[in-house]
Amino acid sequence: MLSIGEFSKICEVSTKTLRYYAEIGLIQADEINPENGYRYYSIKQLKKMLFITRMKSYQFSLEEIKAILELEEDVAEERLCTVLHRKRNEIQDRLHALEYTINQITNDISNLEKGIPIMSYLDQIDVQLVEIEPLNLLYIRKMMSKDDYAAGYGMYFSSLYEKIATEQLTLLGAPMTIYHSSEYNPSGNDTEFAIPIKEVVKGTRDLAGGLCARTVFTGPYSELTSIYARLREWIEHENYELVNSPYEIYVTDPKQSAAPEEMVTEVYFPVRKK
Amino acid sequence: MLSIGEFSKICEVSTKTLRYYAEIGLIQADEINPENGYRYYSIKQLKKMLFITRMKSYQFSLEEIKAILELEEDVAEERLCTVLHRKRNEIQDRLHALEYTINQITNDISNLEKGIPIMSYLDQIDVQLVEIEPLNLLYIRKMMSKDDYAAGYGMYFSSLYEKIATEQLTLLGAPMTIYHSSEYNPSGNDTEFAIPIKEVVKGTRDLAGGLCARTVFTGPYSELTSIYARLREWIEHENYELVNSPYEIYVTDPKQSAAPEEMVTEVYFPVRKK
DNA sequence: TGTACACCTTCCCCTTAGGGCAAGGTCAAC
DNA sequence: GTTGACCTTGCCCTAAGGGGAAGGTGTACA
Repeated sequence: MLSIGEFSKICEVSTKTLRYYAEIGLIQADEINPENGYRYYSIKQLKKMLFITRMKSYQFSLEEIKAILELEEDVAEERLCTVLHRKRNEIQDRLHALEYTINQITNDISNLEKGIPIMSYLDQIDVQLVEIEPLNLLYIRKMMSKDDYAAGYGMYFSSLYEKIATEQLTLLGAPMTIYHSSEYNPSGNDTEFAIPIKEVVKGTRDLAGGLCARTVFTGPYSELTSIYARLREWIEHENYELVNSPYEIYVTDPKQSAAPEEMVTEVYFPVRKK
Repeated sequence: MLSIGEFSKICEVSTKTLRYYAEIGLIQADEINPENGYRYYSIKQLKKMLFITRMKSYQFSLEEIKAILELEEDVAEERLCTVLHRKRNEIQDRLHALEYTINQITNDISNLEKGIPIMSYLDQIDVQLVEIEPLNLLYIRKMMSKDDYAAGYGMYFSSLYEKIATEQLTLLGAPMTIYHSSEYNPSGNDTEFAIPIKEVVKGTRDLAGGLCARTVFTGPYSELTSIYARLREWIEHENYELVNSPYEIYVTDPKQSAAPEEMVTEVYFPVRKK
């Protein structure tokens, strides 16, 4: 039997951590002296402890690890395989996100070295007032959380295109997204995916035309936040007010996935003079 | 002037976050109604807020962002450039670490699919009892925290090799590390970097020979923890006890950086029968 | 003018994975 | 017997807010 200190040396884990793991029921000392509360670990627990640290290095939370450890023998291996696959995909996604961040930083650095202040692009965003014709839209409306967007865009537009194809409808324009949630809410936003078509059928609706403040933006979707901010700023400053939900038109087909820096998106805010 | 709700929509940041940022002094409302405490933001604060979210997406902590924002105008751009460079390197490191993790997971998955249990490699680690000759070591002894290791190994061995070269000493073996801290301590461990040479000069010492439990391991350094655990387990089980600090010999030159899976390391635990 | 409802305020507790420290009990070696 | 290393529990702290309560306020509509 090993004292907590000895066991902690062997595992290269602090005694604090061992006590914490006992507290949350991840791994218990093999034996506890009932008189003084001293914990004693057996060398057989080493393998379990090493497994825990390995899973931790794979970015599993302690709760997830606990769930894995509590599985019945016969399903454990299969389940482990599943969660490892899933975790690998998760890490892969994080990796791509980090790569993208690095590109953005590099871009900012090169701007700074050219003497261009980092946020100056905001002043360069051009806003126009345009008169829009009414449209007939085939649509799907959903609550979307921030995390759903990447997957959602593909899915919902696909199903709209499928309907257009199977029902032989006439496409009239690029796909668009309409944001109905007036307040930003990280847990979910009322979002409409739509494609303008000619025929009035079940699942279509009118989009009113009229005056809009518009910006045409070339760049990755992740920078659209600034465009929205700039448009709202412009509206405020020019003394207009929003009269309907803003929307985006994806001029560059997101399916044909050009480089993100070349994506063209139009952002519309239906407005009227105050 | 915009209410906190309006401003939060424009920035796509929750009101909770805005209040928190005010609390930590990152960005204050432009005006506060003294009667009811209502916050009012001006549209001019938008740029600052967008800058904050951009820095946050670059993984700066709010404290770091605050420090950047508090800089004097004339040094701000230069300083920003510096911290962006540093942050880019940090992210780069994290990226490499994640890539490595993905490789490890992939490896575990392929083992599992072959029906090899994930921790079974532990049982395969072979321990031998060997008799070691005393050595004469040129050494540097330092407290090393976990994070220092990567950088430290290169630095200290380099300076040892430099000394051997400039003083024309005779190399007798591969570089080694001796771990004097008996307890694992995440904040720092008493570590000795050493190279066996022939001459007894200033900066050398004896390493006692004698009985050792030894394991020869082929694979990345990150898996050495298991080797240490296995050795301690073996010692316990075979009824030996540790009589001196354990050490590692890097048989494959870490400088020649072979693939991590091919690195050969010998781990020694000086022991005697209990 | 009343009222309903959206919006605002502060306050308190909760999250992860432990670290730091204090007060007090225990073990083993000398 | 003493000393110093080791063990115990208990409390507070972290970063960046989220959730919700209790209570005050603003405004649109009947």
